[in-house]
Amino acid sequence: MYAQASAKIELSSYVARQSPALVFDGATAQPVSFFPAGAEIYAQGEKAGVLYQVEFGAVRIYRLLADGRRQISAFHLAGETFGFEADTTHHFFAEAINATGVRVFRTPSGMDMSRQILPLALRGLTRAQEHLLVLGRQNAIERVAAFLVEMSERQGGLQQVELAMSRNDIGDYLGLTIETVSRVFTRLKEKGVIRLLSLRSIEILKRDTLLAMGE
Amino acid sequence: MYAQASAKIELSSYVARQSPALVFDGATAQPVSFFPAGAEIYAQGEKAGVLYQVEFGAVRIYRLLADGRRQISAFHLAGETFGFEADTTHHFFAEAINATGVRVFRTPSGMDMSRQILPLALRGLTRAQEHLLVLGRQNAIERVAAFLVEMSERQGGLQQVELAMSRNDIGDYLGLTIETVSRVFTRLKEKGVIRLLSLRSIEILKRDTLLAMGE
DNA sequence: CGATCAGTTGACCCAAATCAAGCTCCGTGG
DNA sequence: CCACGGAGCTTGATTTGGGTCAACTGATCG
Repeated sequence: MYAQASAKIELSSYVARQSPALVFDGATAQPVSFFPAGAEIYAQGEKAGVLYQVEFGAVRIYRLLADGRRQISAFHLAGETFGFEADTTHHFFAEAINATGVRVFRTPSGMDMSRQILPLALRGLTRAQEHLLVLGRQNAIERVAAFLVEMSERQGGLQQVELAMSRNDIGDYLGLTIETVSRVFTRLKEKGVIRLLSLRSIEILKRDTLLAMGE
Repeated sequence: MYAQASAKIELSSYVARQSPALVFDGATAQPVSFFPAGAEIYAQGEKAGVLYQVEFGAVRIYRLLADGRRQISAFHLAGETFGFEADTTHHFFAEAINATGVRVFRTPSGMDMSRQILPLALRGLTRAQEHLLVLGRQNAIERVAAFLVEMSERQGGLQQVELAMSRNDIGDYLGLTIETVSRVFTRLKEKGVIRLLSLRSIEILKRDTLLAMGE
């Protein structure tokens, strides 16, 4: 696990949205660690314990099958906390998507952090369960629509949405191939539902249509 | 929400496995409520608050799309606790699959149950995230294999597995149609991986094969 | 014993995967 | 400043796994 600052870190678009004052009572905060794009933050099977809070950038949480198929179970954006587990082992991988700053919290052994962690765990649980509906019962357009709505809402409901992740990541989050994701984006553009300002920057033109698609 | 004892309750196969001594400290336990097959325990949008512990029977947690598509996000068997939410509202439906007994725990307002609930929430989160991999990246055989392994392990790893739920429920849990579930069961029978003792009772003949399939 | 509901099986179809080119956007170095 | 190279993305042709539709079978229960 390495945490080196990459030569050049693009901050402009990754500034922590609401510099989150959430500092865990009793937990000792380490200085921010930097991870360059693609760097592993922790791996499945590693010992768990510390908590991570995204300062800027974005993180993907995922699992792999033996043959390399990947499922991203969650993205964590600026302000969000991750790294807690049911036992002392990590069950997933965590990687920086872009140049990412992460604040590490060590919880003194014997200290009970339940009160602080429970709401995070519950929100994660609800999100995961809602995502199950998307993966289990929605088609490609519905999945992408749900994804764009989710990203928009997590960025304050603005019509301009910044995607920190590649089409590949989106595919592995939505259970689709990169080609299908690309085709759906094209379809949504043709329908005038969205507009691409750049590859990773999307403007939502017809929010209602998108919402209706994501059901 | 009704909780009437059905005329005749089949207990024999639904006796609580390990009569779970888990009684929440400080929470006041109500007597066991009975729900006949198909009865609603709570609905999406209802006010949340109390916790439920399955005494016998089984419960399905699910969500619906506008057109009726259903995704079951979890099954809860004897001994398991459910009903906690991120806020004061239920985001899912909970229904008794069969005649089911549920112990209700009211938590006195002002009382902090974080310590007791967190491990439950974390295990639920891990399970949900693992299920995301199944729904996002596995094919029909792999899904059914993973399901049978999961059910077996949750019943103590015995080779004989009792399925509390219908093929329809299994389909809505695995993101498959009832026909596909049925066809996969047939294929697994033909391959000699499982044997049906009855429709809802399955014997695992080749555990290793099943494990390898579920990856 | 029918009646009914759950499950199985078969024929056909379609949405998304796969396979295969291209294209676009950048970063790098001449 | 432009040529080059490569990764990321798009588009098209084809295939296929699982969905849909439909008929049948088998269990369960008045």
